[in-house]
Amino acid sequence: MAHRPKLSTVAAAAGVSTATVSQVLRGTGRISPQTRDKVLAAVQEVNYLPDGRAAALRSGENREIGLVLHHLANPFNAEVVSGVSDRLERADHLVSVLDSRDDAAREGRNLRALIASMRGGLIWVPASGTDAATLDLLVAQRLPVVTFLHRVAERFDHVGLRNAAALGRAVDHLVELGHRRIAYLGGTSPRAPRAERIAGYAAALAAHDLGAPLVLPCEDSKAGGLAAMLELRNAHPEVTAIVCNGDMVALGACLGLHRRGETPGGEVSVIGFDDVADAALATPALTTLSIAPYELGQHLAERLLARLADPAAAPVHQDLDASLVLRDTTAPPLPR
Amino acid sequence: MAHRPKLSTVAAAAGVSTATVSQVLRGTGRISPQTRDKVLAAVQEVNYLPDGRAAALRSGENREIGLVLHHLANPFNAEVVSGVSDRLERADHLVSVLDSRDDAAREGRNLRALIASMRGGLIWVPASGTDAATLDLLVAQRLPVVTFLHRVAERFDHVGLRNAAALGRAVDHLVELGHRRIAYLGGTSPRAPRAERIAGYAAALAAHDLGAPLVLPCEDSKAGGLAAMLELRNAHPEVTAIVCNGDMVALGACLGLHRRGETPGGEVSVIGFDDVADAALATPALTTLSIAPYELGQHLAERLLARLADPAAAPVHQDLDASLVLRDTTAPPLPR
DNA sequence: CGGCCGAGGTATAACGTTGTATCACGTGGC
DNA sequence: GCCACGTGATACAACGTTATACCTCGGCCG
Repeated sequence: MAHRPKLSTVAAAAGVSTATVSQVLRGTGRISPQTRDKVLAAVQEVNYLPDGRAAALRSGENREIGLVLHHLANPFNAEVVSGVSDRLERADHLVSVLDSRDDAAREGRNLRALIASMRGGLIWVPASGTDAATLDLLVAQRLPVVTFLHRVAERFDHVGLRNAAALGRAVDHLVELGHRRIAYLGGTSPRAPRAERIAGYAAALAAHDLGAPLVLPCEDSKAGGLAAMLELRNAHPEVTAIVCNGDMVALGACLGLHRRGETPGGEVSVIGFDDVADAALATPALTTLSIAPYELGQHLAERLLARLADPAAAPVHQDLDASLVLRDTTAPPLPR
Repeated sequence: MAHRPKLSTVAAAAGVSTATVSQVLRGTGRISPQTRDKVLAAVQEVNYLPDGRAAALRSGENREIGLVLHHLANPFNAEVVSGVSDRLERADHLVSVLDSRDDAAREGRNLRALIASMRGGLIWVPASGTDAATLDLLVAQRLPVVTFLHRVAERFDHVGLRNAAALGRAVDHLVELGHRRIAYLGGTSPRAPRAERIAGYAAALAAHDLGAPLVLPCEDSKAGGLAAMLELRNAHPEVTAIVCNGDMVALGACLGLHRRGETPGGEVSVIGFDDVADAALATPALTTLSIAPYELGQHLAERLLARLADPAAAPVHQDLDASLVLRDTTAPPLPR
């Protein structure tokens, strides 16, 4: 055999028509037990597996879900992916993951390719510079879409976070501990979530009458957090507490303190955002705004399933709370 | 418009036949500049995007590549994914990632779904218990496959590591520093790479006449490494150095030492495997067996592209070296 | 002026599957 | 002995593309 086995290969092997084979495989129609066995044996024999494209083309069904996010290397995202996959695989869908690396051009290519292969739906963490043409395309193709974190269009389902409120909680906690100079660390993207977090941070500062906000942008990674912390200690030694754009930045900031011979929760208190698995494991364990990534992934999956079940329903927009988890990187400022 | 725009929609809008639209889009055949412009305008107008399934079905072409690995949450894998994607996207392929979570059943489902959607090829890090039926299927479907790390069949292209030699280098280094009791930490899977590493470790011990190997299996994660290190310090306090099954385990082991008030490179020297980005960032920075994950990913992609270019060529098997990168978690044992 | 040729476009048959309509064939009732 | 009927299997048309063969028409050469 030189080629991929197809329906007709099986049909020939079993001595029946292709229609019969199809019925057996799909469990539809009326087939006698003996032909049924004959067909199944033939399927095994030639190692047949249906061509999903042809099947999908004919039947209009589609059980493939695309998951496009902006940074796979971040463990928070990896945990979200797990949640999404587990839930959707239970519903007999296949999830394939694409990483846009927060690059709008790459994201555009990915989305186009995804639509071209006609997925059944899309869970999407939009990158910073997503362009209107891509959005138009998604709308025109009538693809069920759930966006996460960054809302790009009213007509897509969306799950977001109450970023400003979360940051308020973080700042409040630091103020209660006695901190007066509190900086914000991390992020470079102009995306909405970061802006909301910074706004929440600034509003909380204002509420406590703590002066002007101090924002140090940096790459959302440990390396970025590390570098930013070193700079902060040099340029703004009066700062005794920071809130970070994500746990990776916060953990990196902690590394920066260690490298200077200082300790998180000592010279500088640190609060993260996300609650990745490493946050609880670090020494000292990281105080952070927790959003349970695995459960969140499952939640996103449920949203998409609901949309698939009723494509005509009105778009659902939802915002989740992040709760402050107190661990060991926050403490009263050192006396001086 | 109630439906997804298709070729005939565009054709109607442009006042030409579907064949002409197809030719314009594909750049084949002879078309006058004016009809060409007319068609392109119509494509924009209706937001048309071709149905890749139908196109692939008809043309037999396929530009989708599946990437199946066993643990996406490990940053090493995430970096490999980046390398693979970048290279394949440059060659105009779409890469979609599936995570088997080292579960043979899930892996089997993923692979079947992948074949069903008729990818153009597969890069695969096989899970522990991959079954023969799945292998038969892959072979019968004549899918170009490159396996990584764990070789499961002679007839697939394969890229592996010289695990035993690498472990030999690690043990040699520790012995030179003066260590006599060296343990192996991590891994639970019966997969070949781990067995080779343990064999290399045991052989090196024997070569230096250091007595029986001491292997502590644990989950390949920071949490696993942490727990294993705590156990090691209790049960085998005479051990002064460990080699780990991966950087996550090694970094977890370092956390375990910190938690006991001890330091890596002090009470216990630690060597990792992989050289993830965090290894260089940790304090102290992790000595590890490095395999440059991003470049490795690109290499895997090249292998697959070569296979796609010449499906008939004999299978290529290749093993790469891991080099020992000396950082701060290895030092002579403390005097006692 | 007829035939030839090339440029520009179209009709049509696939690709591998599924769903519907249809058909062959006993079997049982009257 | 004939018709109605249910059972089991098949023929055939679609799904949205692409590739090939074909058609038409004007211009140009012999």
